[in-house]
Amino acid sequence: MSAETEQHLVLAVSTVIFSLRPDPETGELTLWLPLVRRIREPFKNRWALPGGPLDNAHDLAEAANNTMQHTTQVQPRHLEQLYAFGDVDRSPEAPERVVSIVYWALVGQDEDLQVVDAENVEWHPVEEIPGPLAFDHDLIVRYAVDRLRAKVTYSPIAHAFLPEEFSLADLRRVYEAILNRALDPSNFRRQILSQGTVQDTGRRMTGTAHRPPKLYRSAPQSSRYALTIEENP
Amino acid sequence: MSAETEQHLVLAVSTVIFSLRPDPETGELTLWLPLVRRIREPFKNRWALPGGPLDNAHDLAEAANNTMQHTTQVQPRHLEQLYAFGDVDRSPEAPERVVSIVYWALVGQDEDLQVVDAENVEWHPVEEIPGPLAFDHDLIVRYAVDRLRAKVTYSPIAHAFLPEEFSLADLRRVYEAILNRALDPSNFRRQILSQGTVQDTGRRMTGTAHRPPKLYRSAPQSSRYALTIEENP
DNA sequence: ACAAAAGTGTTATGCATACACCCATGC
DNA sequence: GCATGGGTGTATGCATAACACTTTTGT
Repeated sequence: MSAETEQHLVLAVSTVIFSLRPDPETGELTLWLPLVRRIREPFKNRWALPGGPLDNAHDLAEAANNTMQHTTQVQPRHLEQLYAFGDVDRSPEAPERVVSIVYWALVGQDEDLQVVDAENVEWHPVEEIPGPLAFDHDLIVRYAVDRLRAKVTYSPIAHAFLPEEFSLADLRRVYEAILNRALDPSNFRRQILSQGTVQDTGRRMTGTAHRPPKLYRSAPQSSRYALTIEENP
Repeated sequence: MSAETEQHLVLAVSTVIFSLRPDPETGELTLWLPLVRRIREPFKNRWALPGGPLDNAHDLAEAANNTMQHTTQVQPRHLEQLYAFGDVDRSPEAPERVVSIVYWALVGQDEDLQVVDAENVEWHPVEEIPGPLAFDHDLIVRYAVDRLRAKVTYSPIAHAFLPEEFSLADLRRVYEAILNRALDPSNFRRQILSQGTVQDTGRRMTGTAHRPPKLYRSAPQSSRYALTIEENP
């Protein structure tokens, strides 16, 4: 009656890891994510999300965290379950049925940039994914981007992309990169300040070309749950 | 390297099934859900969510659907993935690690009331769950209720509780039952009508004690996805 | 002085809320 | 007629958006 004898399936955990990097051409900040080139069948040589079979010793989120370590050598600033994908025919070329529990994560701008990528890992802008990806990973990436865009509008996760202290213009550029549209600086300022999600450090950024902006830090969260459960409309 | 030899875990699908029923004392419409009394260890004799191990031949949502059939003999009007629960220690008394992918579902008021429950199945008001439930099912129920309450405010899922044609007062009572608070009838009316989620049938309800209300039906949806991915703030 | 970004103030608009009021039906 | 729920109209407050304007720095 156990899974070993009856289910014949693999439970895997994959993670969509987001980072902000400047576009190599325009220089504008955009969303990027790491993909791993598969070295085995099925989908050999295709790009895929980082991940692997669930180790029995780890929680689901731990597994996602470990995947991040192996792929990017950095800790996520935000980690959240996205969805469980398990249709019978989602990996027709695989020898066994694969059920994937997918997480998405944010890594900070500062940490991320000075890190050497692992073997077979390459970062790509989310708008230029070298598809088709392995399995149903194109679909998963789309879901993850949508979730991120939806969540940034009502949750202070954007802070996860920034260092400890930041200006409101920094924060606004993060929002603009995620949402892919310009935001009015003055209204953005008011919105953020009225939310109470940032605290004035009392200090200002030095060495700027013009008027030095105030520095803020993100305010401690008052989350209702230890876990986070999320959605896309 | 396969899951059978290394993972030693069971992948289960459980479903939180919601229905609206009048409170036996006050007569007010409230949220109910069915629980199954466990007849085996672990957690023998405790109440648990309906569900079971994932059959290899079925998609995840299909498995949730089948669970509903066995438990309530009716089709869900709405079925949506809630979350995957898979911490290593979430079922310490079980012989193997269990990862549960949990769905939640809505069944209509009309269908539901005339149905005989299966063996060991009993419906309970969500505010009077006979806890503690088996495994971490108390937590899961809380998440599901929160998700339902959040989603009803920005999505027309409440229609799923009603028959084909209904008055706006019927719909309002559904909202009030889910949210557990009174809503202003006139503002509720305007909100619903402005959303365009209901269509006037041109007919009126007959046999009412007072002025006969107009009858509406729910408008066809324009959903962005075949699948639904959701969240709790 | 000037350019550029930081930061403030003002107004218009739309939406949610509260609530006064009229309508239509059974009794 | 009258009680009751169905249904309409209207004023108020609040959040958002648009944008004019002032402030502060480096060059």
